[in-house]
Amino acid sequence: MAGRITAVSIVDAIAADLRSRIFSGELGSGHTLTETDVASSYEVARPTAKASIEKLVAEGLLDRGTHKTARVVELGPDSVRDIYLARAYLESEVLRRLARTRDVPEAAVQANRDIAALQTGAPLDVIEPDMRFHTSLIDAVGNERISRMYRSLVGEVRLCMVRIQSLHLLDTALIQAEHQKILELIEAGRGDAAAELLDEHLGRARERLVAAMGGIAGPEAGARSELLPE
Amino acid sequence: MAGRITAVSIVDAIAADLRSRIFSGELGSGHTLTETDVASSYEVARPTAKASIEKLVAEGLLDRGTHKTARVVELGPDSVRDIYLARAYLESEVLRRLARTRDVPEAAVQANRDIAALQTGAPLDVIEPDMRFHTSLIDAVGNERISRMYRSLVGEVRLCMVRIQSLHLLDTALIQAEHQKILELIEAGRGDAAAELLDEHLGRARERLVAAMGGIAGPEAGARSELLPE
DNA sequence: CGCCCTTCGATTGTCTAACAAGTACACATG
DNA sequence: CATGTGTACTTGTTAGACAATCGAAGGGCG
Repeated sequence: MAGRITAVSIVDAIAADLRSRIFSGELGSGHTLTETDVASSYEVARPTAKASIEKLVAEGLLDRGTHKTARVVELGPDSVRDIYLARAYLESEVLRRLARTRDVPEAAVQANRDIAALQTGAPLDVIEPDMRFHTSLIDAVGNERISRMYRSLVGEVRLCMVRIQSLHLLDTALIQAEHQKILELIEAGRGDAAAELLDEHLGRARERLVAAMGGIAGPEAGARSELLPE
Repeated sequence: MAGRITAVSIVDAIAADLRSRIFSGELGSGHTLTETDVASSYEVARPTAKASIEKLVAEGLLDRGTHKTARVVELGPDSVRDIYLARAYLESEVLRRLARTRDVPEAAVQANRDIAALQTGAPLDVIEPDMRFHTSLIDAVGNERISRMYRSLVGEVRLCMVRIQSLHLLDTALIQAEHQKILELIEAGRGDAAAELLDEHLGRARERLVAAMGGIAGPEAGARSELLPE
């Protein structure tokens, strides 16, 4: 298998590019995306741009009402709590299940090694391997629905992350150590303990996000900063 | 609030109609839906029909690859296990949470009353209040993400149901009694017991579905019956 | 006679152009 | 100041068209 080729449609390609631009922070919360703008900037027809936008709306990354311009969703503290609670629901059950068969997924081990390796560099770099750690745990149970649901949450989590410029809030070493401990608990068959530690792990991250969002910027900060360049 | 007015777009209206036709069994598993067919039968333009189809694909009710006609998804025993496991993950955590505050949602009580009331009539009639019972429990925690995820599962559950013509497999009285017991356990604050009973409740339903699907018809039965009218 | 290749119909992906309908904001009016 | 009007911008929907692709039918060849 020599690097599986994938012919993505134009709609998918544009959606993917917009998504990565949202995750990179280039398109911040509240940023508006009109169909014509997207169409002209990618040099495609408006229906194509429209379809891309609707794809991201379905993913929960964009928000829009009928006859209104789409905009990058603005997540408030309440949304963060919802998202992290949903994560905890899914992931703690997954940990219990993995512990029952003492199945430590290799991909998760590798992801955590990657986190340990990058202790220098930009703080944003920890996001990708961190997400990969958690998703590989989820994927390990081989339940397509659960993986799909978790992935939609991951998208929103990343949206939270870019809202917080000051990502030095995240203690890379602590994250890595807790991941390691979770893996060890799975291997020891102690599912309940693993789930409990995960709850702490996610709970701490959530509270830091909420505190940072509440203290530094309200949910409408993105829209406000959008007014300046005009 | 006098009956909130909602102006649905044509795309949404068609998607809703197709969805109900799928749930009613009129469009069985494997049934093909070409864009032109949908467009002409609803007398709309093809792009409109296309958008409706893509909406249902995103919901997981239809399945299609690039350049291939959409068809109603065919769920095998493995999918049923995945779906019911995912349901159990979400719902058991929700029960624990509701029990913590001893919060018995009125909507769930009403739904179970409705089940008790219809002990006569067609076996399909139990599906709607049964689903309503479970979704009102989920909605009671007020977490938009979890509600959204559960709703996508409910769609697939209903898809399972219509595959099983012989719904007399379902014992209405038993369902109603177990629901009642779950509500009582929530009120008593015994979350773990409620979650355990729910696991049994869902597990039994799942095993009956799997047995019925495996014994009566394989995953490709829908496609086979599709050949006959030709 | 069976298999491979070509061809063709059907279907989807995408585009252009256009009109209808709705929203938002500025403006004028009372 | 509140209200209504109007205009510009944006989206919803349609029509028709062409290219690309898939699936199957048919013909040529071993």
